[in-house]
Amino acid sequence: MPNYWLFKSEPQSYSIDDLQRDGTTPWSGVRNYQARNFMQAMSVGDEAFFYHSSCAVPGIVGVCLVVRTAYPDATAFDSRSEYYDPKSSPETPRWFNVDVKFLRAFSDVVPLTRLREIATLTNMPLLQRGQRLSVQPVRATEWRAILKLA
DNA sequence: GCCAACGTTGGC
DNA sequence: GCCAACGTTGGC
Repeated sequence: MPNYWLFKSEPQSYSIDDLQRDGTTPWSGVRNYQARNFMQAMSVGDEAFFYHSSCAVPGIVGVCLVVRTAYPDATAFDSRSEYYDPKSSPETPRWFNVDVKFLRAFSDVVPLTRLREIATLTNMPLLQRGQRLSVQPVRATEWRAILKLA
């Protein structure tokens, strides 16, 4: 059985359309320990929702697939990258990323406001006040309920 | 180890 | 643009 997850991204930075174009991409740039730990817990075959944040209609816009387990995030080693972290080195990497592959873009975004209306989803981390995790787990019941909305 | 200051996230 | 919430930093 696969596990389910959710990845947030600002579409102006990297959108579901960008992932569709690229096919597969490293989910690099995550600089939060809890989010990193979730990526390290992922297996090949896990599926994830793609969430657009900080945009006109925040919400879930599609589905992607984990195709490579966590490995050191190369952007942390690159002093020219906006994600550079001098405390991370190839010898003792601090940040990791998985690779994700595009699976599907919903014909319509499932807006955050719609998610808040669904009783099954009330315990999702995504919907909790003040939570900001950019990578988070999704329960199988929640996964199915959201697919029905899409 | 405490905690104030600061920076970031992200909905609205 | 506002601002609440939260994580991180660094002085002590």
